[in-house]
Amino acid sequence: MNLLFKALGDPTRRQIIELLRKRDMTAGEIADYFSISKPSISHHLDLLRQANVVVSIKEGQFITYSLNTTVFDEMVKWVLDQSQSKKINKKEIKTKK
Amino acid sequence: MNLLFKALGDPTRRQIIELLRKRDMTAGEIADYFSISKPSISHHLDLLRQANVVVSIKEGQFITYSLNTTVFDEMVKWVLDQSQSKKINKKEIKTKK
DNA sequence: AAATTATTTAGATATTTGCCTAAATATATA
DNA sequence: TATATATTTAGGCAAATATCTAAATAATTT
Repeated sequence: MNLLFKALGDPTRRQIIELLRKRDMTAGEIADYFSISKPSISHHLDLLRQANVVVSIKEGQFITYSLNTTVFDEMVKWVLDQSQSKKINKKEIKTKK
Repeated sequence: MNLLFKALGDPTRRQIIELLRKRDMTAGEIADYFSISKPSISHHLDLLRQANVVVSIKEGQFITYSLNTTVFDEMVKWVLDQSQSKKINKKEIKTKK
């Protein structure tokens, strides 16, 4: 869960996710959408892969990246879990006496 | 959304959230659960507050922190959104020719 | 009012992160 | 096989982050 939050905590990486929502892309295609260097994008893709947000498949000299939506399902579970227990255990907020 | 992901991208801050799921706590109570200094915890609480994950209320010389669950609802929306569009636009993964 | 308690603010330091260029690897093409 | 193309790996630097101790602020107690 830590790698996942770290991965999503960067605007460039979230933009990459937005791109991959539309269609699978090669590393080079993705890099063309940004003004930062290809090695930097490669590094971002690596972090997304480590966090299991994307999957890569080598096709000849290209490497195609695609979203792994499974990881989002798990995240929804985690987030919902955080917001629910509160309703049961919420302690009254005292007004200043 | 960036502050929120950044806030959740630290293990200590996620542990603080876990504590506040059980009950509201003062800064000092929270700090007692960790081996890091009170000023560091204070800083983590500040980041959680900036990300709107927690709310603080001053009660005399104490400051009580509690979870703001609203922000999680928004996050669930964001995450669900990411995982859904894919189903519509998913491009077939080519097998290596 | 002086001392104690709870918390934050300030300033310093170490680690992590994001970026770059240059070099390495791997595949495709002439 | 030499060259071009696609991508990653390596190494370095600057900015951001997490931590610490000391000092400041604010409320409570003696």
